[in-house]
Parts: sequence; C-alpha cells; structure tokens
Amino acid sequence: MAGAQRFERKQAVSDHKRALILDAARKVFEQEGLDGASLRAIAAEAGYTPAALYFHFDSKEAIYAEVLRVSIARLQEEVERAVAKTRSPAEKLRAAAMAFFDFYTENPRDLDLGFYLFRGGMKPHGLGKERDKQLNAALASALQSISDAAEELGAKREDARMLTVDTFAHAAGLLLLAHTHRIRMFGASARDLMEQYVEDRIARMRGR
Amino acid sequence: MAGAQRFERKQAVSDHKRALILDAARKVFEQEGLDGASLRAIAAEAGYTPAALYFHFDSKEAIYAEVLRVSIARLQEEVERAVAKTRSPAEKLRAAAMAFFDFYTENPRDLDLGFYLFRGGMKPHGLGKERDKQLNAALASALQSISDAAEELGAKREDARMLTVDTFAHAAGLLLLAHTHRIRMFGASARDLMEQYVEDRIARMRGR
DNA sequence: TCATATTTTTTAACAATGTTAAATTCGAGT
DNA sequence: ACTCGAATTTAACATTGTTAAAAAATATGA
Repeated sequence: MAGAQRFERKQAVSDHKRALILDAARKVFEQEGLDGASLRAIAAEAGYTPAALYFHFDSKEAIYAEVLRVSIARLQEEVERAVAKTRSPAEKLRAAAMAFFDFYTENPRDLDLGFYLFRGGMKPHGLGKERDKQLNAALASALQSISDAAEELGAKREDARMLTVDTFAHAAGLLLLAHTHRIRMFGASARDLMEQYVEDRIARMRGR
Repeated sequence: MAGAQRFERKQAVSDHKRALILDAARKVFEQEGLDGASLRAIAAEAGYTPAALYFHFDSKEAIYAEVLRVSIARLQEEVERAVAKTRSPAEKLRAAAMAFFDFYTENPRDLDLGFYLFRGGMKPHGLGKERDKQLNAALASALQSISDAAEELGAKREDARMLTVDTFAHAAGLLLLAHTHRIRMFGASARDLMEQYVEDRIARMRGR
C-alpha cells in the first residue's frame, strides 16, 4: 500500500474516533446538561477512560468548542433555510432574526453551551485565542443574512453590521432572561418582545 | 445582664463576623475575579479555615448571593442618584437606563457575579428558590425607575413593565458582548448602541 | 472560681473535577 | 517474530465544595 493511502486511512480512523467522542459529548450534554457533561461522563459514554480523550483533544474545552462549532453550523443552516423562503429584504431581516431567536429557544442546550464558552470558559485551559476567533467568525457567518438584509434595505455596510450586533445582543439578552425564567408577565413572551424589536428596526430603516 | 441584651450582643458579634467574611469575599473577588474567588481563598483572606465559613453561611453560593445583594443595592443607589437630577419623564427614562448600563460597564466584577448567579449557579447547592426570588425582586426594584418613567410618559402599567424587561435584556446582551470583547467595530461602542436603543424607545412612545 | 453547657473553629476526611506522566496494550510493516 | 509507533489505561496530583467529628473558645450558673 502506498504511503499516502496509509496516511489517509489512519487519518480517517482517527477522525472517526474523534467523531465518536463528540457524539458521546453531545449525548451526555443533551441528557445531563452542561453541568453533567464532565470529562469523565463523556469518556464513559464513549467507552473510554478519561485520560484517553486527551489523545484526541487538547482539553475538555476543546471538546466543548467542537460541539459548539457544529451547533453554530446548524444554526446557520436554519437561518438560511428561513431566509430562502422570503421575497423581500424586510422579510429576510425578519426571518433571519427570528430564526436565530427560535433556534436557541428550541435548543436550550445549545444556548447553554454558547453562553458558557462565549463567557470565557474554564480556567487555566481557556478556549484560546484561535478557537475563540474561529467561533466568533462562525457566529458572524451565521448572522450574515441579517447584515445582508439590512444592506439590501439601504443601510451602509457599517450600519448594517451594527444593526446585526444590536439584534444579536437583544436576542441574547431576551434568551438569557427567558432561559433563566425571568420573564413571565401579562402573557407577553420573550418572543413577542423580540418580534417587536425587529419590527421597530425595520420600520425605522424604512422611515429614513 | 438581661436576656434580651445578651441576645442582641451575641447577634451583633455574629453579624460582624459575617460582615468580615463578606468583605474578604469582595476583596478576593475584586482582585482575583470570579474564578479566583474559591471558598478557600475567601477563608484565607478572612483569616479562617475553609470549613469555618459553613458556620456562618450555608454554602459558597450563599456568600456570593449576599455579595450580589449589596451589589444590586449599590446599583439601585446609582440609578436613583442619576434619576434625581432629571426634570422630565423622558430624561428620567434615559438616565435610569444609562445609569444601569454604565454601572455594569464600570464594575465588570459585579457583572460577572450577576451573570453567574442569574444563570443558575453551581450544582447541588444552587442558590435556592427563596434567594433567587429575593435577588430578582431586588433587581426589579433597582429598575423601578424605568417603569415609573415609562408610566409617566403615558404607557400603561403592563407596557411599562415590558419596556423595562426589554431594556434590561438589551443592556444585558450588549454588556455581555462588550464584556467578552465581542464588540469592536467602526469606532461604535456598546454604549452608543445602548443610547440609540433608548432614544428609539423614547421617540416611539412620544409618537403614539 | 469551678464545672458545665453552648457557640465557634479546626482537623481530617470525602467525593468529584480536569489534567498529566508513566506504563501498557495494540496494530501494522518489515 | 520483531519492532516501532500510535492508542489507551493506570495511577496519581492538585483543586474544588462540602461534611462529621474533635477541639477550642466562650459564655452561663453554682
């Protein structure tokens, strides 16, 4: 067998094992939540001894980061699917923002993970600049539809970017409140507030 | 000495010790951050052995909660001071919202603590319903000025309450982003976005 | 003042966490 | 069969929050 093929096979096997561990992580995470997703629990679920994971990953955070990476990819898919159905920039903006919001409402574990990692994570082995940058970029990519829609509505590129950040912040804040059961009033939901926010922004862009 | 006096003295001494521990907690927290504020570090700073703290507090979270309680009280003071200088409902709304935002910008450790505890905190000994409720109420009280101002601007009580939640969410989201260095674009700051949000809300209320 | 309760603090341990180094097993290539 | 390297385990470490039991300190009553 040629050297290149050997290498590819070995690489494939290694990737498969990584994937197995990540699947185990997702499963534990889904069932036990962030706090139950200890390295040891993940290892047990994957049929490994705790230390074995360190051959495939740098740290527990590295595993988390990888799970978050595909979570964000899933988010992006969902946003793009929602946007694809729209016929106007305004609809597009609305759809993208609400798809983002709904994704995290329907997948609270992804929200936990996102908040956890984006807050800085664990101590000595904390994410690391590269990973942080990468995840940030992935998230920005998932939110690109919002920026695009804003530009199509006539906003300058910089203003569109700011609107995106602002929208993200508003959604994040509402999700945090709702997720920790700090919104419950007069039948209004966090989603209602989010919708209202988006409509206001659209109306405001049109008014100019 | 009468029984009542004896009891009061003893109570005062006990309170003083509690205060000492809380001061130590604040100090460690200020200097080492949330992650450095382990029970042992707090105990050491207070000149105690770790286990001794359990005589005065239920858990590490109970200490955190107490620190957060006075933090929120300080926030409320600051908001009310800012509000006191205003002469109109619109100014009042603006001042309250921005004072809230600025407080957490200027005291990032308080923000850490707030986010930490309001996210659910640690595992088995997690805050507990009563404490959570109490802190929630304290926060609501600190934000009361916003609700009041909104009502003075003509909003119905329920709408004023919703505006308050919405404002809190927006601020929380922006603070989270800024605090984790996820806002840096075109010279616009998180504070600019917050100001813009508040102005929009005021304008919108006037327009009706 | 002495003995006795009571309150406060320490000592010593537990279980669980993430992580690491050294030893071991496993698997393919020669 | 042997060897070399990759993959995994074993066993430990340090750190965390927490608890039970012993000890010290303090107050109380005679």
